[in-house]
Order: sequence, then structure tokens, then C-alpha cells
Amino acid sequence: LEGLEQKWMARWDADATYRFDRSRPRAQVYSIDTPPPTVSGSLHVGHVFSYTHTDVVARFQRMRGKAVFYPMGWDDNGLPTERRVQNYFGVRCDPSLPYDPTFLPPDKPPKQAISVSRPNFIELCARLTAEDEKVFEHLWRYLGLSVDWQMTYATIGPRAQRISQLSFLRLLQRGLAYQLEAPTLWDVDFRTAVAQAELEDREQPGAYHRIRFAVADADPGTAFIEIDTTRPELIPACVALVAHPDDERFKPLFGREVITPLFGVKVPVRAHALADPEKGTGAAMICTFGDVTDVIWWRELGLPVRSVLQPNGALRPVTFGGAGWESADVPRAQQHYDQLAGLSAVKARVRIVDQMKETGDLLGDKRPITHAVKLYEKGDRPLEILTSRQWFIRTMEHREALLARGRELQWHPPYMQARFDNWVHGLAGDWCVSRQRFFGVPFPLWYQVRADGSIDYEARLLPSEGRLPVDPSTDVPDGYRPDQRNQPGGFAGDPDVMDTWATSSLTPQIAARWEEDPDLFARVFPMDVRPQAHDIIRTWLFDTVLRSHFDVEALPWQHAAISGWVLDPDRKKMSKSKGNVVTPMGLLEEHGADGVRYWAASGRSGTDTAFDPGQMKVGRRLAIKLLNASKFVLANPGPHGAVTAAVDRGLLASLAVIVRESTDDLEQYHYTRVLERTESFFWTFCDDYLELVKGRRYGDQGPDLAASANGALVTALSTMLRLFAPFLPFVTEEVWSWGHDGSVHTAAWPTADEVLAPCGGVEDPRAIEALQFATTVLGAIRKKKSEEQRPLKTPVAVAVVRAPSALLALLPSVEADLRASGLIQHLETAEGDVLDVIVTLAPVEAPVPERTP
RNA sequence: AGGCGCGUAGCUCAGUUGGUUAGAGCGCCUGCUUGACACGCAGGAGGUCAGCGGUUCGAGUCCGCUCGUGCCUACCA
Repeated sequence: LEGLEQKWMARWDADATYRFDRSRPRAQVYSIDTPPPTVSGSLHVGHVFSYTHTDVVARFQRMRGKAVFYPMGWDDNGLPTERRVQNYFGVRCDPSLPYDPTFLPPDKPPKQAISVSRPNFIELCARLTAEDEKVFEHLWRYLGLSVDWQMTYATIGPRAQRISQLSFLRLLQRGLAYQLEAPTLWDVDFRTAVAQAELEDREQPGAYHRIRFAVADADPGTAFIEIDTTRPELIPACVALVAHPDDERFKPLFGREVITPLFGVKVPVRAHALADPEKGTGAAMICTFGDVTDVIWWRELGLPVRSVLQPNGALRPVTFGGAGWESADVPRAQQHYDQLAGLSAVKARVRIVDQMKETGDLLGDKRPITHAVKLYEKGDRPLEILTSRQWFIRTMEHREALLARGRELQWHPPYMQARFDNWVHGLAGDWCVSRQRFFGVPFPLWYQVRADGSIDYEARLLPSEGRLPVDPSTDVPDGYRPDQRNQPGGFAGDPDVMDTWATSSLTPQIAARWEEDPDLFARVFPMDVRPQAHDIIRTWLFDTVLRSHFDVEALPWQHAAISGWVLDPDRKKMSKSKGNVVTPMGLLEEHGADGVRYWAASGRSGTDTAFDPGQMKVGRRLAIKLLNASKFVLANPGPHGAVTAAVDRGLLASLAVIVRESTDDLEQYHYTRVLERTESFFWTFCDDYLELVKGRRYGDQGPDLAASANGALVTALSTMLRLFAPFLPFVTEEVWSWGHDGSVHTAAWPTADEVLAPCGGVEDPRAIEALQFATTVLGAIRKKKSEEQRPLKTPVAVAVVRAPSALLALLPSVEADLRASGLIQHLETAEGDVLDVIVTLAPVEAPVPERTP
């Protein structure tokens, strides 16, 4: 078994075994939207797991005669790569710089990061990821993925950029993408907007603070509204108080005003149904913006903006007394606020609590709680909501159409559709696709700069589609000169890049070369399958359906094959941070690719699977067994002819059933059953059938019956090899090569008719019974030998087979095989209700005394 | 809090539309070098199918409830 991976991965490459035949029409193509792995990370056992599932199906479809479109993408777009390139080369991206075609990074990263233009930065990314990709490709080849390695793409490559930009421009033209200055979820560390899909909730400690607001039209010190807040530092950003419209406690106050503590700003008391009388005091403070509910209240109640947070998460300087910042006591407000300006939200919270303790506006002590807080999934600090100019793709008004797409898609397993529906129902706003980062696909447009130097965001300058891809930080819009950049009367490039999902969601279009190679596109799109894990249904799957719905008004694929996770023995998801990751290459070297694939293929669609090296060992043993059994079948096979003997016909008849079921199951993506069934058949083949026919195939019953055995053996082996081929590509190819010129992986998938052909096309259920009967009798003989702890070669003096007459009628057809394999000296029969075998072993021979020399 | 899974042998898991005595592999125990294989072969022990109730001639399987567990979504004053 050793060395099969190197031998065959080189051979498959040289022979172009997995090359996509693009001359085939769509109906003869099976196309796969392969997930592009993130190259700045490392591949782990979870990748090996899920990519094996895809490969099993790909190999099956190829053997079924389909031209398999199986590309590989590399995800080198986005923050992980941005960080890695910065550290590796010691550079930092500055999109304001012009491209320097001569730039080369120093050998060692300097202490002070070098600023480079965005195109230079992207070049460095391509350089670094090219090395990562080589390592990845080698692992994939070693695992035996039947990818067409001539068809690779990168999510930051020119094709991906062009298609991302093209799709965006068309969405813009159709009003499906729009720009808006609006409150947006914002990460203060990455200093970028983020999308709903990138949020995660984390439990964080917090505290309720009870604060009182004086009623403005009451006598000072006589009337207050109390509220609870976890974010007292946002009191200066308070624009109103709110309570439920039916809440009797606050009804008299609606429409009146209160005065904010410390800052003396008058804010109205308003009513809104979202205010929960059960929460806190029943009244809440509306700030711009403390959470998403604030945004809803602010919008629906038509409140003003009074923002205090800056993009870096610190409180900005504010001058009280000006428009929007009128105060009853400007010097006092300013004095309090100046102590907060420049502080982070957390520090400002501590400071303002001290201030309110002094003034008596804080009632009682703070009450610590633990509450769920929204964070960017890659971030460490809670998200803020800041008003900024962002690009959005419409989702909200297309929810019904998207749900319909979800129903149209065939999910494996079907219940995964619920996650999609769940997500669509829970959408809170359109998809924010712009990021204030450097490394990514730029938005392909510029704006006119007014005479006063300000940017006119309404006056967009769009490139023609033929110019794409463009980088507006270095490219110049048509009709302008480079020296007009950022000049009055000139132009300014859009500074943002797209969310990585905005590109990843186009993988079917990128791989199929949408609007670039219409011939190829027509042959592979919409694709057959998207394989992916369940955790990114809300991102990758949803976004891809959305984009395809807009771009081509179709589903991007017919099937979604959802894989589970690999869990460590403690049932936790295996992950790098938990330090329990096993390197895939080590596993492949230890257990062999076939062994590892055997374990991976045991994980059903959607089901999380325990990491289990024991199963890899089992798979490895299966591969070895396959080599040995094949050696027996193929070594000195003798002539093979018509399959006439009952056990031989029984073998092929039961194999025909396996073939039929396996084909149906693989069509349904139920690959685990196929492996189980084939394996089970194979062990019965080895342990029972081979033992029954061993003597006969050597000629003990004459040439005709030897030819029957050989015919069945060769047919069964050929069939089993092909059934195993999608799962164990290396060992099956090795064995196949002993008797064939071509690859087993391009051989035809077996059919029941083909298996039955040596039996004259007859599928004889009586033959199956006969084989089972013989196996049962043989088992009883073995059991007796085992119980008496005698060697298996011990002869059977007498075997009495008691059985119903219908079974006994089968005995003559298998008697010779049974006598030979069981070493039966005398065989007797008797009628009985149930099958029962009484075995008497030959007496133990007296040991032959050793001769003294 | 809602949604979707899962709970079967010590471990990892099968168990199709309800139908004889609930299966496999690993591990464990006992033997055996049988003309491909000791990286092997044969045999064995081991289960109140999470619990309770219901439908049915019949329930691991269908229905309801409970418990445990995991994920998805939400909850953030």
C-alpha cells in the first residue's frame, strides 16, 4: 500500500485523468461549485472531511459518464490575507499612494512598516498566496481529489475582480445596489462597517445603571423619570426617552420634555410599541446609537442625530451650546463632557458614573448582569452603530423570492433548508457590502469633486464594462487626467472595498466565467452542486443564491450538499484555537489517503462526525484486504467462462442488488450507505464465498466449474473495484491497473445487467438462497471447530444438515463446494422445521512421537 | 425564548415506507499460521433502543409530553 499516493497522483496528472471535457453539452456535464479554502489559514481535518464527500460524488458522476467540472478556487481575499501580508512583508496598504511598478519588499520585514499602494499590496498578496496554494494543492492531490487542476481561480484574482465589479455595476444600474449614509454596524478595532451575517452574540458582563431625568416643565427637583441603562456613557448622545404607548405610568409624560443629567439637554418623551413595560423601569433612553433598537426608534420617531462616538470607538470632542447641543447650563455640560472626550466607551462609562455619583443623578449602585452583546465575528470589542456612507445590496424587498429559491433548491440533508428560511425571515436590513479596508475588490467607480473640493456622491463616474477590473485608487475615470485626482473640479475614487462575501458569493459565476466565456458558461451553469458546511448557510449559501437570483435570475445550482463538522472526542468543534487540530498531511502519511477517506466518507451529509483515527485504521485495513483478495482473484486465474455453479450465480445475483442500490443512493448523495454496503459485501465475499470456491477455482471439480468460479470472481472483483473507486481511489486504481490499461476512475460505473451477463442475464433468487444456505452450514462448521478450539483445517467426520425440504432441495447444488471448504467426510440430511447443523469433528490424532536423532 | 438536529452495545455509528429473536466496526474475551492476507482467520460476551404516555394485532421506527445534548436564530434599554 505504501507509495500508492505518489505513484497515482503523478500518473493522473500526466494522463489528465480528471480533465474537464468542455465539448460536452450541459446534460452530460456534472458541475461543482467547489468551496475555495482560505489560503492564509491552513487546511485542517475538517477540510479533508468535507472535500472527500464532494470528491466521492464527483468520481461517481464521472464514472456514470458525466464530464465533471471540478475546479478549485483559492480564497485569498479579505482580512486574513491582509493581516498575513502585512506581517510577512512588513508593509501597510495606503490606497492614496500611486502604484509603483518597481517596488520590491525587503528580504526581512522592517520594524517600521512600509506604505504601499493598493495595487502593490495586492501584488504582494498574490505572491504570498501563490506559495500557500502550492502546499494546498499538494495536499489535495495526495488526498486524491479528482479536481481539474487546470481550472483554478483566486477570489482576489483578476477574473474574480472583474466579475465582482461587473455584477456590482449591473446591480447599481438596476437599483439593486445603492449607497446610503445611515447608521451601520461598525467595528471600532478594524474600523470598518460589517454586515449582519458577520455578527455573533457573545455573553459579556455589563451592569444596569438607574438614572433620573428631570421633567422639564415641572418645578426643579420635584418630578423625574427613571430609566435603566447599560450604557450611561451615551447620555450625551440621548435624543429622547421612550415608553410603551399603553403604559399608564408614562402616559401623562408623552409629548413633554425631560432634561438629561450632567448635560442639561432637553429631550422629548415619546411613545413606541417596542418599549417593553417589563424591562427596567419601563422607560428607556434613546441614544444615537446604543443598539439596533435605538436605530428603529430614531427612524420611526423621526428623532435628530446627536452622535458622540468616532470610528475608533472613542468619544469625539463636542462643543455645547451650538446647534443640536443646546444646554440649560452650557459651562456645566462642557465641563462634564470634556472629561469624557477622547476616552473609549468603556473608560467613559467609568468616568460618567463617577460624575453622576457626585451629582446624585445615579440612583443606587450599578447592578451587574451578563448579557448578550453583538460582536464582529473576528473582533474583540462590541460593535458600535455609527452613521457612515455605505454600499448596500437589496435583500429586504426580495425575501419572498429568496425563500422561493430556497424551496427550489434540493438540500442534502433536507432539514438544512430550515436554516436558510430562518435566516431570511430574520433579515434586519439590506446587505452592507462596503468595507473600510484596503485589501479586497474595490468599488469600480469615482465621484466628481465639486469646485469647493467636496465630493459629490451623486455625480458618479462609472467605467465601461470593458475596462474592468479597475482600481479607482490608481486608475482614472474616462475623460480625466491623473493630476485631477482629489482636485476641485476633478474626481475622487471610491475608497472602499467589497465585503469578501460579495466576491465569494459569485464563485459559480467566476468558475464558469460568466460574461467572459459564454460557451463554457452554457455548459456548466447553473451548476449541479454546492458543497459546503452548515455554519455558512447564512453567508455563503444565502449570498450566492441572492447574487445568482439577481445576475441570471436562476438558482446557482440544483443541489446543496451540506457537510457537518469534525468534532474532537469531547464533542467540540475541532479548531486551531482549542489546540486540538491534527495536521492532515500527518494523517495521510500515517493511515494512507484511502484510510483517511474511508473515515471521512462515513460522515453523512449534515452530520457532525467524531474525529476517529480508529476508523482510518479500519479503512487502511480494508485497502490492504482489497489488495490481497485481488491478488488471489487475479493470480493464475485460469480460463473463465459461463457462470453456472449455484454459489457463483448467487454471488453475482446479490452483487447486482448492491449495484442497483448503490447507484440510486449515490444519485441521492447518500454515499455513506454505499460504502457500508459495498464493504459488507466485500467481507462476505472474502470470508465466505472465497472459502467456498477456493478448491473449485483451482480445478478440483473440473475445468468447467473452475471457469464458472473464475468468471464470477473476475466479474465480482471488477464490480467491487468500481463501487469502491470513489471512496478508495488509490488502491482501486492500483488493482485495476493489474488487469486494465485505462483508469478505473474513467471506467464505466457498473450496472446490474453487466454483473448478471456471465449468468446469461438471469438474476436467480434461488441462487442467492443457495449461497446463503451454504454460508450458514459453513458457519456452523466453523463454530464447532472454534468451540472445540480445533484448527480450521480439522476434517468434519459427520455433518447432519436438518432443514425444511425447500432448503434441502438446494443442497445438491452447493454440496461439492460445501464438502470441499468444510472438509466434510460424511454429509447427511434430515427434514426439520428450521435449519440446524450438527457437526462431529474428526478425532484428534494421536501426536506423532518425535524421533530422537 | 423560537427553530432544527441528536439521544440505540464500553466507544463510533447503521437501522429505508411500523413486521420474525435490534445490527456493524472498534475495543474486550477464547481459540486458530485454512492452498490472497497474522496489517490475517474463526468464534464469543455485551443493549429496559433517554424517560413517560398514546395510536396499532404489532413501535427503535408514528404522535404527544418530559429530560439531556448540540447547532441556528433572537433576546442587548
